[in-house]
Amino acid sequence: MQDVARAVGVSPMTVSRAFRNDASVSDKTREAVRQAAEAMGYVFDSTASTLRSQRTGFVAVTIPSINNANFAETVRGLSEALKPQGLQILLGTTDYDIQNEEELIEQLLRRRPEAIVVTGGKHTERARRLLENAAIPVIETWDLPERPLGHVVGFSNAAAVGMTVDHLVAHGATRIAFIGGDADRDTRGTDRRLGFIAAMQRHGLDATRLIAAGAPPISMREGARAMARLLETLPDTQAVICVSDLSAFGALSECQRRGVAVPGQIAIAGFGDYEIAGTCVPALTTVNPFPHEIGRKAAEVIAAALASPGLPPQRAAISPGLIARDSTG
Amino acid sequence: MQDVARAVGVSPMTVSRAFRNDASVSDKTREAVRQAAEAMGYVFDSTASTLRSQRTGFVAVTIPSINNANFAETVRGLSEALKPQGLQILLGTTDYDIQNEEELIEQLLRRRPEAIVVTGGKHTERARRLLENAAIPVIETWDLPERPLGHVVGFSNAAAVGMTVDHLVAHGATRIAFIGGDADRDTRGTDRRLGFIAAMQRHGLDATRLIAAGAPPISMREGARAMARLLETLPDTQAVICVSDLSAFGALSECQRRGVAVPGQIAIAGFGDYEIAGTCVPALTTVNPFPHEIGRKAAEVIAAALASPGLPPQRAAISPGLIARDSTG
DNA sequence: ATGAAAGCGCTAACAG
DNA sequence: CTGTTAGCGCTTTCAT
Repeated sequence: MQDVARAVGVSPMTVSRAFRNDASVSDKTREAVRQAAEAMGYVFDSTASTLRSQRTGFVAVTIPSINNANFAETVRGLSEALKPQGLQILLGTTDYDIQNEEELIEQLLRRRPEAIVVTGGKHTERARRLLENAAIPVIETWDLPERPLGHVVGFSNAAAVGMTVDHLVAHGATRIAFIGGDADRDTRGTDRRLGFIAAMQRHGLDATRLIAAGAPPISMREGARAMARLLETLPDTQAVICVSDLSAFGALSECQRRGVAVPGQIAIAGFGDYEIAGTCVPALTTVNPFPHEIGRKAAEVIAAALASPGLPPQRAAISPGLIARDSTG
Repeated sequence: MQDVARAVGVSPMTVSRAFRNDASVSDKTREAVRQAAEAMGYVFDSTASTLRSQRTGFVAVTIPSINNANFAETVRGLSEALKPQGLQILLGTTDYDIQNEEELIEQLLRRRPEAIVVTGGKHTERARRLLENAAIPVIETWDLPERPLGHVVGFSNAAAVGMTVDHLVAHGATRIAFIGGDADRDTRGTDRRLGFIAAMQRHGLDATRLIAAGAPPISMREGARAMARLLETLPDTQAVICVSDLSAFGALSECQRRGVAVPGQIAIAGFGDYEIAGTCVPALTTVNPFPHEIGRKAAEVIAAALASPGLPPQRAAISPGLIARDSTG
């Protein structure tokens, strides 16, 4: 920066201001600085800026997996809405494991993000402590935790599956199964399974047709295997709700391979409104949790919290939408 | 750090060393430091560490979209292999636009990454200049550029589609179409289309059955629409190669909706070996470009380049594998 | 195995 | 609109 300043014939301070688009620099000077920098191959060093100004421009984000269209949409929504605020995302993945999440959160906090967005409302005690001590806005997403750490932008996974149960019951189904992850490892999946059980009991129906599909991510392969198990062990099942559209599509494919008619012989519903649900034949009934909206709203909360540090914990509840399609008749 | 040092009764220097697992600190002191830090809620500040040591621990990565299983796999491969080296990924998305890429690269370089991995071999002139001046290892992936910027870990998109053409021709098809993105915006798609044309001409076949599906990302919806156009305009087509498995699945679904038998009436092949290709019925013939392997190898190149700064440009050519499945008979 | 002094490249704060 | 001074919180370097 010294070199650029010398080349233009101003002080380093002016160069600094020119790069930050500070209003109090004449357009002519700014342009001269930019050109000199470009010619010299100088690239602004934000590591130094960060230390002195105590502003990193980072928002830390943790998601279970980068390879998931729903979480990717949330990140996209966040990213789009944070960009105009001059904030960049520092992304980390937990591999669906709150122990990994704890380690990740510690790593991310070392980078001094200005806010942190985490997926889910279940964390280790140490992770909770780290987040509480961080003195930055914390936003939990994709869940409505009972004991929130700070702000929340999410929805009730249980209620969302309840809507699907209601839909199937309204279409005359009584023997309904649920395909999801193992109870102990799939946190959002567990909430959905509990929602399934609660809704079934509300209708006075048997809620014991539960197929565990393993550790998350529960994908197409797991869905297909689980459907095979379901067809073999409980062949009189009339409808099945899968923990996600990916497993639902796997289940659908398994039916097609076996010549089981969907929805004639068995109805299938998913979760997430992935693109595949609207494309496949028959199209899958699903629930749209508005992942992009979650990201956008989380960014809004961040903006508000950074603007007024005393902001009380915000709680934005998204209402997922049931999308009834051919797979449930 | 001063406060922690005071609490433990050592100098800040010792605390610093304790946090970096420096060998020259006694285990007892290290443990005492850790406990004091934990109790005080102190979290190491890597922004200051970064400035003084000139090591950020970042590897910058640009991908077209976060919502794409192939690129996500490359990032996962990178991430896994960089973690043991103490390197973290700083991820940015270009939205399939080299103008956005230029801006993104500039933003990323300001953070002083220790290496940068970009997707594709086509960049703006200014982006090329920025990368050349950055004086860090540059790795281009998912392509084998003619004029590489530095290291390359990729494959020939053209040759990969050539394999698919050969496969279809071997199965007796002569009237073969290609569904891909617009020529001017879909760079990897363009390479694949050119590979299609070259391979068709090599076989002495007509290479003009080209359906443009719009700007990337070319997803299921676009594939379905393109298939509709193909069936209407060139109904005697025997086989179609799609720029990705997602568009191929969209095309397959469109056929199922119209009662067109696949592969009986028309064979369909995709690209990318996405999970859906192996799950759907009929399963899709595709090409596996080993995206995880690309990431892993890129991380290896980074390790080598950081270890020996004079390392000549490496060029790792991945050989994509054709996976023949039911969709092409 | 531990400590003291100096400084990484910017920018806050203040001055003009 | 521009400049001066001091210092962000660590780590390099050298010393013991």
